[in-house]
Amino acid sequence: MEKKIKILLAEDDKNLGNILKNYLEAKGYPTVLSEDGKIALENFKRENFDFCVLDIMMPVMDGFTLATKIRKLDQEIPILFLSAKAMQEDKLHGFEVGADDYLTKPFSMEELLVRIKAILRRSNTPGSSDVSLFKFGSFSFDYNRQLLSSGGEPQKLTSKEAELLKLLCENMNNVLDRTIALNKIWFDDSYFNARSMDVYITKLRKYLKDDPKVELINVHGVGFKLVVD
Amino acid sequence: MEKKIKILLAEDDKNLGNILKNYLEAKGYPTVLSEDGKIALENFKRENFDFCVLDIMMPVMDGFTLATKIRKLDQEIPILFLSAKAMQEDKLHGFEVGADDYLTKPFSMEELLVRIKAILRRSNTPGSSDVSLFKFGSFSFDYNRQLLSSGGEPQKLTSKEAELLKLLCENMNNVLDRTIALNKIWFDDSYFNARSMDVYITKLRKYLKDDPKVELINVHGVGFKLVVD
DNA sequence: AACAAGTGTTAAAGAAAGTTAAAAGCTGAA
DNA sequence: TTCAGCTTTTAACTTTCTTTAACACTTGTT
Repeated sequence: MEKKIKILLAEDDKNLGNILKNYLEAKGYPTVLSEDGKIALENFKRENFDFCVLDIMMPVMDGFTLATKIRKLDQEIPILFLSAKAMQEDKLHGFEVGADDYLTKPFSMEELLVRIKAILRRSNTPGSSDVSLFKFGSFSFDYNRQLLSSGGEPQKLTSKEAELLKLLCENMNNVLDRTIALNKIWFDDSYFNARSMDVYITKLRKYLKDDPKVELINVHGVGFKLVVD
Repeated sequence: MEKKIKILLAEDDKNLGNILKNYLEAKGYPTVLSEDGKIALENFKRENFDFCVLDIMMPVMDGFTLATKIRKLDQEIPILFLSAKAMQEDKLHGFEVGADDYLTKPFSMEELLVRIKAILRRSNTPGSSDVSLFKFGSFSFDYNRQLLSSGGEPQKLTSKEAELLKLLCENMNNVLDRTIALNKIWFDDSYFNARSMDVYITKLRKYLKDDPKVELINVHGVGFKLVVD
């Protein structure tokens, strides 16, 4: 059972864009074509993608800027740059902003496809793929069922509580960035959502207070960290 | 605390091979150079590598064959091909045998490095939580939990206090450069941040004053040193 | 000694986070 | 539709953390 991979394609050349879109869809990857960086970013925020193919030179917002903004919202999603320029500095810059690959035009569609596949193979493999049962300290957290148990009667969690706890678990012993959590769960990091998140942190702390080995600590100005020893 | 990445480099051109080996080692990646595919395979079996950089045209055993054999022994290890041929079929073949990337000569060493890093970033991801417990004098400092204990009731530290104390501990009995600390913790060594840091030094001194064997001394114009005897 | 630059220390102001409760929003059953 | 019961957001107040400011003291230099 494989998950359907959805591709965000940002390419201002309509002709090339449509050829690529058709090719990728024929190969089984639903693709959304965006004609400039700004539209691409809006699409990215609205829908759930699994892969980004970004042209660099685009009107309104260039590919580098776009990639930087996407990386802020999602550190994991693979990014592949397409570029007319083979220039060294551009390539290096591309990797600097978090790219997984950089392909120079002209390229063959087959090559684009195998490179996408090579990256996907690596990003899917680790056990990180939708693990829904987390164990830490004396707790066992079932994300799918939204249940948190620690010996006694399992605690039923609300959706938001479960989402937040899942993100914290995925970043166990590491800081979960505030804005990242807000964008993933609330889709927007505004002041009020941030306050809402704080309320949920308090709720989670109440659930977790039974085990002193587990602690949900704040990193001022950055985010929260679920610590277990 | 990062794991050391060891690279297997297969390249029959001694000149290029040594240049690459030296470059990669200068960048912190111990590299074993093998002059043909057969030797490379033997090296792979004998030692533990984390990354393969393979030339394609080599005597005795070509890079594709080598990669196939390596893949049989290890499905996870990243493989990057180097090739003089930009031929399409070769590239596709490379990815078919399980490559993560395919670089055509001539290439810049910087590009090789960033491509290696991009692949490693994706394969490493699982919980890189650095568990750090420092002990000095009568103190025990748990960075993750932001706790400093010395027998009695543990002192809860704030994020900035913990960051700074961690840097000082990592440079125990050595000078921690002011600007280094500022850049790592405040991301900018301006006058005001420097004053802020001084305030934190005072705070840390208060926490540390219980044990006379521990001292946080200033090195005028340079930085601070956490001294323990 | 005189001066400038660097550091020590304390207090305050400002920003971020903790907490609780009420308001608003949502969902399913009557 | 309306209502009850739940989730989520908003609001208000409290506490904590970080930065800024002020002033005193040190160090090194001329």
